[in-house]
Amino acid sequence: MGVKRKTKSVELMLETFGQSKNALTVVDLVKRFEGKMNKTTVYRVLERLEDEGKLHSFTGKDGLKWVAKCHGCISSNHTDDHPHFQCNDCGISQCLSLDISIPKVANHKIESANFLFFGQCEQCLNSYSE
Amino acid sequence: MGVKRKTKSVELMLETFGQSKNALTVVDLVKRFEGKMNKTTVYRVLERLEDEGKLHSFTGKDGLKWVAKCHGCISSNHTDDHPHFQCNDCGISQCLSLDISIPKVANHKIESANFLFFGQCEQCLNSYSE
DNA sequence: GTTTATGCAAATTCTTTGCAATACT
DNA sequence: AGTATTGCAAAGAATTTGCATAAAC
Repeated sequence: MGVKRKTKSVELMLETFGQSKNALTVVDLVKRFEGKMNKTTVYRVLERLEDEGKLHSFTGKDGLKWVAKCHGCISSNHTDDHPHFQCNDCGISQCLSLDISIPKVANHKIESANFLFFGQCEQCLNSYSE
Repeated sequence: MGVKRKTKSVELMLETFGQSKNALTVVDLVKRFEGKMNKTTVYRVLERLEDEGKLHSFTGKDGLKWVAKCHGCISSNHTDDHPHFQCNDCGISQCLSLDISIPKVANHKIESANFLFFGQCEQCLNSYSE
């Protein structure tokens, strides 16, 4: 492969995430771009942007692939170690800026981790008191 | 639904896990039972045994469904909160008997969690020194 | 003009469903 | 005998692949 090119698909994908910490499923992105970008292209653009360290992904409990913009991520390899949160009510996922120490486990060498939290997001919590 | 029955499929499935803490993918179980139990039955037996609290499952980073025997699990709903480990070398997954405290996150209500650790298991670590 | 990126269709993989046949009690 | 359980085939959902066409440089 040679030099990466600036394309409409790539720019559109990045614009979609903006400065948000919220994650989106690949499936949702495919729907969102219907007519503008082919399904296959969505997958390929995401792969590229992950390689470039601009987006990162994680697997939800549902087995779906979620993607979010990299803000504090040092590298695309670092993404496992910052926790993600998924709202049980509205389903949105987001990155948590939270440091979790990796524990020592006897007879195991732990190199990386994947933390996923479930509960209610700010918006859903607030909606109860209305 | 009425009373659960004791069947060969159910017993075979439980025997397969024995007293091991290791987890198996559903895909692997389907292969393992080829000729003895239909793919559909594997899925249904697993669902039943999870409902009964005898097995529990979690989603791996690969998006695959992993299943393990419940030892310390209080209930099938409790399973999210005990961590799992996956070996980067041999690929085996297992349950970790480890308590991880759930952190407080501002403006979020966290109800449950999913912890997945990656690294090298005992067996693979030992094989290096041979 | 050359090479990277995209679109489309088809293939793959994991999982679920419907329904008739089987087996447990 | 009655109903839970199973097998089989087919449908579904998410993702990948191959190849011809289009777009960036």
